[in-house]
Amino acid sequence: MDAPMPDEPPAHWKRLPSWLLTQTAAHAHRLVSDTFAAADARGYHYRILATLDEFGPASQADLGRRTAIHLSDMVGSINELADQGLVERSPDPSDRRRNIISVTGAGLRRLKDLHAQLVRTQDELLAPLSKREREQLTGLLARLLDHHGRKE
Amino acid sequence: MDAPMPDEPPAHWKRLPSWLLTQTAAHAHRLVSDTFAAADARGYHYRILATLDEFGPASQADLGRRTAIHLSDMVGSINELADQGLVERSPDPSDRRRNIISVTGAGLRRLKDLHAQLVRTQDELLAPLSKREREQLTGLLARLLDHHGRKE
DNA sequence: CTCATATCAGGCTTACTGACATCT
DNA sequence: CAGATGTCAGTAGGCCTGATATGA
Repeated sequence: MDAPMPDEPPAHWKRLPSWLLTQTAAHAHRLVSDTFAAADARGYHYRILATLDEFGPASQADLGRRTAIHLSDMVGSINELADQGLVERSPDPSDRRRNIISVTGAGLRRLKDLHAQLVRTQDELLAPLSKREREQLTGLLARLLDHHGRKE
Repeated sequence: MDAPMPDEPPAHWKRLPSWLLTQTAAHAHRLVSDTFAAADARGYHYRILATLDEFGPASQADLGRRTAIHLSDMVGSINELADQGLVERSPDPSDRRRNIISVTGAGLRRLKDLHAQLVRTQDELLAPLSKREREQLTGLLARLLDHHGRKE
């Protein structure tokens, strides 16, 4: 997929960190979203379900903050999940602006399924790296993310 | 931008390699494309100019293979670059199907400019890492990319 | 005939922007 | 009044599918 030309050295810019990063991420993203697509789900769905499971029912705004999903995208995703009976929307009695979103039993089962496949995908993604190298990589990435996340 | 909630631990899935990778890449992509956008350019433009500079004039099909840009997207990008006088399209006398694309002087100047900014962006991206850690990171990423690139 | 080239028209995705009515 | 919430419409870049016309 990335083969330059028959027996030709790759372009210089293919050694730039930003290129390596975005391309590797593209592969990772493809692996993950293919996995999800096979289960008729998307990344947003998994993030929402997992976050509800971990932190409990929440308003769409809170969910948006925890999942790093835009409020405007939240609406559609919740609709899709609700249509499949994986989450439920109920009004917040203490604040009539809000919907309280909660997972259903079917949602939890779906989450378990998606999670299992996701874990398997991590292994496929990191296949060529040793355990130690995997930790190195995640450590470095986490530091980058942390650095750029703090200042905004 | 990634702040979960006021004083709340991040969700478990935010430690997954695929998440760290795609999010870091998203930051990188934003940094890079902002840089390019400020110069009224896009990633495709840089890739094309740099590849022409490095390997010389080529047909659009060859360019597509070297830059990993789809032929269908090639057309529009070349149009944009040609409109700005950065590249030139001329017919290939030995094969009338082909256009031969070549960089102009203005194109080379633009490339130099974009490249300088791109290098600066790499530094911003990797700011929290030492020189040694940067090499570790790029080494690991390159191995992942290589691994996943070979088998298809 | 098959294959390569160039073009055009469109889809899909994640992220984001802006507008809006509603409620606190 | 400012500010938060939910909704809807639309944008943009990168990647991709398909159909087509032309020429090797």
